[in-house]
Amino acid sequence: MSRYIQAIRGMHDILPEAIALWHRVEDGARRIFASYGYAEIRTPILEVSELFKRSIGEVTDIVEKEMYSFTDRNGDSLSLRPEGTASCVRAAIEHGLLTQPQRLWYRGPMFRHERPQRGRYRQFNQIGVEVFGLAGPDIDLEIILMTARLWRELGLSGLRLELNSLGDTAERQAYRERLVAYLEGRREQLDAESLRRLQTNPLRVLDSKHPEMQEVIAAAPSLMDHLGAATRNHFEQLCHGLDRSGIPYQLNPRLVRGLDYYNRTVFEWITDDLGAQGTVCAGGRYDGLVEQLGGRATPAVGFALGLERLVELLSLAGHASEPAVHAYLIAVGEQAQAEAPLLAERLRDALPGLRLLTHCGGGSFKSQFKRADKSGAIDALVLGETELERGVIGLKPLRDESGQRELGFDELIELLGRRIGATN
RNA sequence: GUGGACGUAGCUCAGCUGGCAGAGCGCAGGAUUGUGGAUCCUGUGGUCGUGGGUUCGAACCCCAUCGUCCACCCCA
Repeated sequence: MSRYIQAIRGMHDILPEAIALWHRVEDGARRIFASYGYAEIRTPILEVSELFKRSIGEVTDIVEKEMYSFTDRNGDSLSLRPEGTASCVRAAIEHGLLTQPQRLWYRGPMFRHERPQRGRYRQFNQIGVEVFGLAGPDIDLEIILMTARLWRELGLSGLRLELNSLGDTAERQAYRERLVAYLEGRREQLDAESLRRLQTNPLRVLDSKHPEMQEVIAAAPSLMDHLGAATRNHFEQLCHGLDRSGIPYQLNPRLVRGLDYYNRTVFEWITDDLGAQGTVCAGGRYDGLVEQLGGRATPAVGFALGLERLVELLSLAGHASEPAVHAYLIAVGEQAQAEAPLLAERLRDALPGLRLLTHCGGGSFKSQFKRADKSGAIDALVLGETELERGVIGLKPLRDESGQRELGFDELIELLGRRIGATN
């Protein structure tokens, strides 16, 4: 136990030096979702536990052992949300949003009590999209194209798209029975983990990484062979659309999402650069969920992306960010220090895009210039006795050797405006 | 929840067989009393994660505990 109080295990501070990358992802997503006409929705991070049990599934790991649940003062069981879809569906039903198609997105922290490791945290941030009331492959294609556009916007190139269809509820159920029968017949070949999955979520046996399981898995009946004509057609149309859009993808018949509510189309964007937690974005259809939660039957698709993972990818790629500060105002002498805040306000009035840091705390020219340099500012603005007497402001470029100038206020505005324009 | 590695200065780390707690970077000041960065000088830095045990003596060995990382599992 440390002497100091520390952040809770698996929950991390995001420090100022990392924030620029977060903004890049968040702003990029916001801009792109807007360009497809998606509207933001914000829901509470706390819900009644029942909501997650009924949507994610009683016997999933998330609900069984990963939820932060507690009893509140009224005796109700509440849980910090482990994912965003359930809340969105709840809100859509509650506010009668389902009378027409809805394209929604959200962002925020999610909570799962797992053992932390790279790319996996107990509090983590997701941005997600949920679309209600559209049943066709066209909307599946739209949201995948939207994610692909986001990667392009962010400059991420190493992601691969994997795709599968789980069938509709009945097809999935039928296949599940076939698969269980097959696996039961080979019990002695299954490892302990797969035996457990056989009980809880048989489809996930197909997902096993165990080397000795691969042969059993390869010989298992294929989900694709159990799809009905309608489902197959839906999936083929989606693939066709992706082909025409030039988005490369891989069919992965073993791609099975862990949450119970998925059906038909499922997809994942995966990277090899983050170790074991390589899924950066995942989603699919959940046509039965709205009805299951008491709304009228409504088809739905969505996905969620993991912000921590994307930010780490960007940080590995070493993307440079624009300067946090354009200019640093230095003031030496009593009179100049009194004048500086007023000058700074006038500058901000004149140049709304200007990021200007004003030196506080006094000190010599030398120490103030040191601060100016460390702030990362492009220019130092200098106000001393000499400048006051002459009615000018000094501008000294800190990142090039073009030399210090003395400028009147209007000249300064003009020059600064040009200089910050070049960096934005 | 399971397994493994690791916790020493703000950061990255060294510290031999148990014998004075170290380096680089950073930070502060100076060389330069109106000018940052490069260089040089000086200074600041520590409950060796925490608690217990063994020992004349523990950063080092033992036990426990907390944390971090990696993998399993799970998943974004």
